[in-house]
Amino acid sequence: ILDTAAKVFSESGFAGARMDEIADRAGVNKATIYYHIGNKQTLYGRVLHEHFASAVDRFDQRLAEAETPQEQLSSFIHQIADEMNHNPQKATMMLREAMDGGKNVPDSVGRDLAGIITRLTGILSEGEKKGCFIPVDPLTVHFLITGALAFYRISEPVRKKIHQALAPPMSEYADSNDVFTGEIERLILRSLSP
Amino acid sequence: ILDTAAKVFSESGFAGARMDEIADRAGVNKATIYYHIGNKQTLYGRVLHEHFASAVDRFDQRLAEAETPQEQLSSFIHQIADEMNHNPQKATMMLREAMDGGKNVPDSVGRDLAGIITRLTGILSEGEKKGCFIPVDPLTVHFLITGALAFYRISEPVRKKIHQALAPPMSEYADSNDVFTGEIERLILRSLSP
Amino acid sequence: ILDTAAKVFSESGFAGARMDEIADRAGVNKATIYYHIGNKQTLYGRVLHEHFASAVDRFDQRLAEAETPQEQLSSFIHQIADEMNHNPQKATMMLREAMDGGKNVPDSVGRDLAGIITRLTGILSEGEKKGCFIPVDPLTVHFLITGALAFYRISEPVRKKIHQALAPPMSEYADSNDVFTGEIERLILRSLSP
Amino acid sequence: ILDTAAKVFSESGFAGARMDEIADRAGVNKATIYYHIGNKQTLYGRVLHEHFASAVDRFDQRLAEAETPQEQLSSFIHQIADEMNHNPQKATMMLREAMDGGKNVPDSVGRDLAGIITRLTGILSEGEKKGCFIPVDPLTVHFLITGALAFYRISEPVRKKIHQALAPPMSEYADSNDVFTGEIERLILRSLSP
DNA sequence: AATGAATGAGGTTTCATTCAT
DNA sequence: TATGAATGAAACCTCATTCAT
Repeated sequence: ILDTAAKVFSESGFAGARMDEIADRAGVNKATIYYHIGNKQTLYGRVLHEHFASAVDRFDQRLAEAETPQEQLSSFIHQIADEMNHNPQKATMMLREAMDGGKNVPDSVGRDLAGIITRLTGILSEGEKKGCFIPVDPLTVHFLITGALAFYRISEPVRKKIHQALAPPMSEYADSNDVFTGEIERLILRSLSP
Repeated sequence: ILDTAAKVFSESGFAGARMDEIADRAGVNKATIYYHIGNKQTLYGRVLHEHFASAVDRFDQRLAEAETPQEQLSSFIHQIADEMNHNPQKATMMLREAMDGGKNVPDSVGRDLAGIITRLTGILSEGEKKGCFIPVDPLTVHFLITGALAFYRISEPVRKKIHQALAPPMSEYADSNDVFTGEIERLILRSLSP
Repeated sequence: ILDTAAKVFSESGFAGARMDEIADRAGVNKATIYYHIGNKQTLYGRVLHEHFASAVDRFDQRLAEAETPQEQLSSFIHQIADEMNHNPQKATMMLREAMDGGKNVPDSVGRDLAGIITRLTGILSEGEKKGCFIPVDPLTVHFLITGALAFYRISEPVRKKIHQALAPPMSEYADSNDVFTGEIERLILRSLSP
Repeated sequence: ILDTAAKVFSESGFAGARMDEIADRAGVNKATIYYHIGNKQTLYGRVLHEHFASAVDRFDQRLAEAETPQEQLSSFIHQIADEMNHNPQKATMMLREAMDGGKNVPDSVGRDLAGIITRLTGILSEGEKKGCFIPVDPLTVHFLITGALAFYRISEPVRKKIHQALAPPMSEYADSNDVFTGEIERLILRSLSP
């Protein structure tokens, strides 16, 4: 029931989304949403929370399976990628929120994000200690990874337009999320190796 | 006169921007905008065009000054970063457009983008031929660079929030666009070196 | 609820009518009209339909009471006149629609009109067969009757102006819809009698 | 230069006509119209005057050629028909004005109309004196003639729609202004003959 | 005399929200 | 709990008119 709202918000942004459309596509009366949720702003907050809260839990589970810092970083990258591929709206909403300066981000979501970055910091500092990685700013790395993945994810339609405008030999390159994630992983690891 | 529109659009997105505000902040009567431009959609298209058309010109000039593929790639990265730092709205509008699937992107802007990617392709293939770079998909590299830079640019307010939520030692890392650009440059070059 | 719209439209025409006025005079909020109807164009269509659909029903009832073709034709004329006298907006709307080329006439209304003309055709052809009427084009007769009645109906204010501009002896003629309808009936019947 | 205004006004009515369209179609700048004419209301008055003033002059010329009251009445009918066929906007504007209650009709135009009716009154009273016509109210006859002709003229598009909705045998009747005028003439003369 | 540009008032339409049931 | 209907505020857009040149 919040799923529809998530879809509409990610498609049209906060201002562009219409309560009418959310109600229609959800098969519910508009007044019902107001009865249960409150108002548009609150609905948006709920949707954001729903999306980010669960992600952190899944994180630690998979991170525990990796051993070396390299494996852990790989796991980190793939998890973020999976999260976005599994639920494409996530990328959109993240970027939108970032653009709006996080105006609508509830504190809980802020804490979740901080938690994720703390994990990454742990991985990088341990890798540095073990001599696997060169010293870097974790925030930089995080935004490099997240930004690239999210942007790649949402830019699919535009990329297709570009491909069509390019000469033929260009278009034979593989173009899928998996391949891109692999590339990012490879490039990040190479860039961090001493 | 289009500058104001660019600001408002990048601040609030297409749906969120109000013609009244654009008119007020531009010190013009609303009807004047309609007299000269036509409607909101067209105004948006104009703003986009204005921003992207001029960028390509500046590109080739600076690219000619670089000699080795590594230098050229560095120049490429710094130019994109400069473009975004010089005019912060550019990052926002790029991301917004990407999210909307390029619905409002005029063909001209599409051609501009294709032109930029063609440049990058040239740099990478020459670098590969000379043995400076490993083989990569140019589109991947382009979205890696652009996505990371744009996302970093727009996420400044959110990053501040995160920094405040992190433990003290974290926050001593430098946090400026220049440093980030340098990092991106370093990482990208390292990742591509054989 | 559509009555108010009918009044305003017939007073001011489609372009001249303001949704604000319709809402105010109907004692409803403007948005309520949009909620129920959709937009101005649709509202206009609805009003037209409402007016013409009911007329055809009343037609056949009274037509059945007449026996000779002359009586039937009289009945026909008086019914059209009654329709217009009973609801003065009908004349206005008919003429307006005719002037606009029937752009906004829904198909249903077109069928209603065709039905009425079919009735007239039946009357005339039977009268011709029985030797009561000379042969004529039914459409011609229809537009003669309808045009004269409608035009007379709507031209009341102008006629008053003219009367005042005429010499006294002129103005003693009776000037009422009933008298005019009787005249039209007399003239039409005389003109068709062999 | 006023011709364009006449066309636009007759197409869209007073409220529906836009000064922009008049200026564009006339190939003149909008401000030029205001410089020469004044405002929309005045422009409308000018157009009406232009149309009706000249008509009266032509009237008396042709009326002098007819001798018997029947011939004179025929001439009268044909002149009104010619006027409308020659300049189709005339019918539209007449009807529109009638509908608006002559709000915008300048006094001069009112006098012209009165003049025309005086002529008709003369014809009818002389015919009555000579035993050619039965006694009738001239205003009634005038509105019968004018209304029928004008309505027939403007209803052409609607008639076509009706024809298509009717059964085939219906559609073989002649449908032209000349034929209709002839019919009106015949019917009116028959209706007035003792 | 003529015009591109500007504008205030007002038009239609949309939309988040509330109300009555 | 759920909903059709209602609404005020504001959004986009238009248009007769004026201004500066």
